[in-house]
Amino acid sequence: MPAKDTLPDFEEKIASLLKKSHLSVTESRRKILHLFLEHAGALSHGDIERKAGEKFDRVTVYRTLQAFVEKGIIHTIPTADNSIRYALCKDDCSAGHHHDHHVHFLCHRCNNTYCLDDVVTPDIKLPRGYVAEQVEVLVEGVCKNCR
Amino acid sequence: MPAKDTLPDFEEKIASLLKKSHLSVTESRRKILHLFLEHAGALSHGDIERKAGEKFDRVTVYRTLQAFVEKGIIHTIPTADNSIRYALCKDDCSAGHHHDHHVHFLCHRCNNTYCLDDVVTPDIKLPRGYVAEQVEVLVEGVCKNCR
DNA sequence: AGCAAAAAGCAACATAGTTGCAAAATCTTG
DNA sequence: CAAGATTTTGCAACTATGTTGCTTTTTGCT
Repeated sequence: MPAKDTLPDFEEKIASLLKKSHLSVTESRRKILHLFLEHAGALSHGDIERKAGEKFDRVTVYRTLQAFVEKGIIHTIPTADNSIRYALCKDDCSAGHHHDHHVHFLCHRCNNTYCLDDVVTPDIKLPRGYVAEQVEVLVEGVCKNCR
Repeated sequence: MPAKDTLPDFEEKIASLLKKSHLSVTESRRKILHLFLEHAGALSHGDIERKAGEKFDRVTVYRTLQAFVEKGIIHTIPTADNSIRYALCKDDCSAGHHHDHHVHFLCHRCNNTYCLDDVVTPDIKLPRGYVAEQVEVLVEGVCKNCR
């Protein structure tokens, strides 16, 4: 085992995730996936650039995130402050088809965004004529850890 | 009556809205409010800059929108594509306290965002420990006019 | 090890948003 | 309605955020 590695499983998980998605295993992809795995909450592009940016070009971070979204490894979470956040998808997300029918929670104290995987988005009764294809729910408040 | 004016009521409504909010009545504010009144859907900063931008400085548009949000004249709608949209508030929004407990609808065809004022956001049952303060619901699909 | 394909890095550019300050418009009050 | 105080605007300069094309490096494969 070469160097510091919080959990040895991470590296294996990362490699298999990338291979399953037909992406070659590169240092930046491993590093960025590692950040997602160890962070729990969602990350914005800026977060990632700050945490890993010393080592990678800005453009690489953009392209990596883009590739991950396309392959269904991460999904985007819209926020009110105009900064998209990204979070790991559950296993049942595949390329192009995201199944993130869960609610997102933004904590006003710690400013973290969490996927509440067990809380499914409710059905919304729309006025006549409107057809819903997808429902995004963002709940804001105070999270479990901040009370 | 000086010039073209789709609906004469607009100018009155605009003036009273601004006065009620303790904002002085200036040309850019009147113009931008006019855009909101005649458009029905929500507008992004870019939309406004394009529609009114010939006449006003970019900075003025930023500051005007910011003032309107602070005073409770308009509210922001988060979108998935990292471009905040703005829409007029109902009358019961006051400075600082937005009461936009309604659902927003983004149409994939015409790319317009509408406030569904009659569709209230549902209660979300959260896991133990989480406290909700606000719920944002964004429904994506096809709108009434695009079918 | 060697080759083709993919990804990273670099530079240059495009767009979006912010700040400080001087000039202009608006509001206020006599 | 004029004059001064106050807001607001426009300008310039700057920072941050994203994008594109191209060359070099890394990866995957045999």
